[in-house]
Amino acid sequence: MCLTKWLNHVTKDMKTDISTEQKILEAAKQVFLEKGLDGARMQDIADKAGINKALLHYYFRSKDKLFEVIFLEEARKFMPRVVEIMMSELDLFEKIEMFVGQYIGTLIQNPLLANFIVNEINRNPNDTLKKIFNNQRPPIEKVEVHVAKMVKKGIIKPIKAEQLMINMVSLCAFPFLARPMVQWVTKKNDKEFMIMMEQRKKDVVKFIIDSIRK
Amino acid sequence: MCLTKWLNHVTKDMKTDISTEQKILEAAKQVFLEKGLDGARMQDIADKAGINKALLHYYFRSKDKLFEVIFLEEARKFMPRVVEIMMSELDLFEKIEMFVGQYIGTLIQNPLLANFIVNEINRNPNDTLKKIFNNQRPPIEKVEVHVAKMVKKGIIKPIKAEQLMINMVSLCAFPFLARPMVQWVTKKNDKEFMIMMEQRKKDVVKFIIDSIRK
DNA sequence: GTCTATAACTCGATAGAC
DNA sequence: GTCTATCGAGTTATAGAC
Repeated sequence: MCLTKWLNHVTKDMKTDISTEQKILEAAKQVFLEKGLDGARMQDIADKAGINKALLHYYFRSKDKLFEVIFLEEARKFMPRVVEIMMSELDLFEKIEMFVGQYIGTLIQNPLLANFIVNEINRNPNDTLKKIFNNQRPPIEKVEVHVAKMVKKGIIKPIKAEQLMINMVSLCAFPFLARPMVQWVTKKNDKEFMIMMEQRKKDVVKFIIDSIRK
Repeated sequence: MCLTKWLNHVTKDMKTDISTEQKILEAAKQVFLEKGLDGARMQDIADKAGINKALLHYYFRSKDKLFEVIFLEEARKFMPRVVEIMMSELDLFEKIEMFVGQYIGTLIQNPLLANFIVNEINRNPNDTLKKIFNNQRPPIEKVEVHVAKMVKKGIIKPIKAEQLMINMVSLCAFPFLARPMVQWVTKKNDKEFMIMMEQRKKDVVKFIIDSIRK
C-alpha cells in the first residue's frame, strides 16, 4: 500500500471511529441525563445515535461501562471546578460571588446535571464520590480557617464554615433539583424559569452576604 | 353457618387481611423509598414482607398501583403540612421558624423522603404535583402580600416572596437530598449528621432572618 | 466497523392447586 | 388468602455474516 493510500485509510478510519464514538457519547449523555441509569434503554441510545445496539457494546462493552464514562465526564467537569473556587485564596465575598455564579451558570447550561449527579451519588455513594474527586476529599479545613479569620476580624458574624458551604450549595442546586415543583408553584414556564435563575445568581449572593456580614 | 362461626370467620379474615396488607405496605414503603420505582423489585418487597410475589398482585394488582399508594401516602403527610404553615397567618418570623422546624424535623424522621418525592416529581411532573396537592396550587399570593407588608413597614429588606420561599425550602431539603456528599465532605457518620441537622433547625432560621431583617 | 438475528436473562404478572 | 409454577414482555449482551 502506497503512502497516500495508507494515509487515506488511516484518516478515514480515524474519522469514522471518532465520529461514531462521539455520536454514541452524545446520545448516551442525553438519554442518561434524562432517564438515569435504571430508566435509560440501550435501544433509545442507539436510536438517538443513529446506529444499532450491537455497536454500543462493540464500543463500550456494557451499559454500566458506558454510563460510567458519561457520568465521570459530566461530574468531573462540574464538581471539581466549583470546589476549586471554594478552596481558592480569593476574598470571601468574591469567592461566594464566583462560586454561586459558576454553580448556577453551569446548571443553566445543563439543567439536568444536578439530578444526574445526586442520583448516582445516592445509588452508590462511596465509589462515586471517590471517583469524582480522584479519591481526594476536598480540604474544607482551608475554608474553616478562612471563615474563622473573617469572624475574628469582625467582618462577618460567627458561622461555621461547613454550615456556610452547605447553605451556598443548597441555594444554588435545589431549584434545579426540584425544578418542576418550583415552576408549578411559581407558575413559570421554562423560559421564565431560566430568567429567574439568571437573576438568582445575584439574589443568592446578596442573600448570603446580607446574612453573614456584620 | 351459625352466628359465632360467622363472627369468627369475619374476625379472622379481617385480622389476617389487615395484617398482610400492612406488612406489604410497610415493606413496599421501605423498598420504594430506598430504590425508587425503577430500582425496586417486587421480589424484594415480597421477601421483606415475608410473603410471595403473587400476593402482592392479589392485594394491589400491579407494581405501579402499589407504588402510587405508597407515594401519595408519604407525600401527602409531608408536603401539604409544610405548605399549610407557609400559608398561615402567623407572624413572618414565627412562620419561618415553624416551617423550618417542621420540614427538617420530618426529614430527620424519614431521611429518604426528600429524594423519594423529588424523583417521582421529576419522573412525571404534572400528574404527580396535581395528585399531591389535590389539583390545587398553593396560593403563594398570600405570602407575597404578607412579605410586601413587612417590607413596607420597614421590618425586612426588599425581597420577593417567591425567592424567600425557594431559599427556605432549599436550605431545609438539600442536605438530605445530597446527604452522602454532605457526610463525605464533612466527615460525619450517620449519627453526627443527624445531630447536625437537629442543630440546623436553629441555624437555618437564624441564617434566613439575619439575611432579611433590617 | 457495522449489521441482523438471537441467545440469555430479568422481572412483572397470571394460572391454578390448596 | 396464600402458595408454586410458569408465562411472556422487555432488555442487555453476544454470535456471526458482511
